Amino acid sequence: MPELPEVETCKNGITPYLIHKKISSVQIRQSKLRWQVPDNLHEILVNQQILNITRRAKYIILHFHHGYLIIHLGMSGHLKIINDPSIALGKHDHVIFNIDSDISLRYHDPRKFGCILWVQENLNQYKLFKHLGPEPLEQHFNAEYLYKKSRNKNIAIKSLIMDQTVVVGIGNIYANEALFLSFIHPAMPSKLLSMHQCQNLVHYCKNVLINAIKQGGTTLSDFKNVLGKPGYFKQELHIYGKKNLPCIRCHTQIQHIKIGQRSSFFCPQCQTY
DNA sequence: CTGTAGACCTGGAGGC
DNA sequence: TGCCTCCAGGTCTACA
Repeated sequence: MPELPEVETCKNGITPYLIHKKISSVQIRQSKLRWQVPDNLHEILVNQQILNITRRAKYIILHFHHGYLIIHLGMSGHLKIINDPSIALGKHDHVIFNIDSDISLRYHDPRKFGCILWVQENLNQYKLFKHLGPEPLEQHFNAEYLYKKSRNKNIAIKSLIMDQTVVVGIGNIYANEALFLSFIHPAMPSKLLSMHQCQNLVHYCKNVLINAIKQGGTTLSDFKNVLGKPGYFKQELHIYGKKNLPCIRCHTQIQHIKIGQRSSFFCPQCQTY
């Protein structure tokens, strides 16, 4: 489920139930995620208060006075707030954070590509964070920046905007969508982008993410959705997954190719270079 | 440094 | 039903 909008929505969904609360216990049922979950997590977190909950790139960060709990959802992870302890644990509910007698947070991740890590150093210096690019919705991600970053780069523009050292949070679906809306071919060598195309692309990257966050936010305002599976937010997709369907703009058949081993969809009429 | 392929892991969909 | 193959929202690591 997780590109930036889903992670943001997830963070916003869990925050009201966790903020300022103390962890009463931690149960690790499966510690082999992308990296080993620290086996002393219970000792680290028991009786500790969650001071804040933030997001950086696709990481959710729980702030404690003595460090940070870093959660990444990988490809298939999600977080559930459970308000009824009698709800049976699922096969892939790997780590359980109990808040008090009736509220707990469950980390669920069938493919185990995510991670749960404990970090005590300055987050900006942390190995996984220090090379991250700017947040896409912040001012620092703008046309001039993208233009500069794309000079002398032969890699496909789609791969460039998915490169988390260039800009964070843009995953495969939204990269496809933003390029379609910008009339840019996903395989176009980055260095060929004009300033005008950079302006369009930055605009639509932000646009697509903002709209998705809005829709996710709507979904999550319903308590049931925080409890149940967040599912995939019904973003109106124009191009992703639409192989062989007509382009909504010109009715040309949408093509499907692999770029950097990732599924890429484009309209051969509208998106050129 | 740049760019690419492989690796991690499970489940669902579709073909036979 | 069952088995096989392919595919999936991410990103680190190894290698040319």
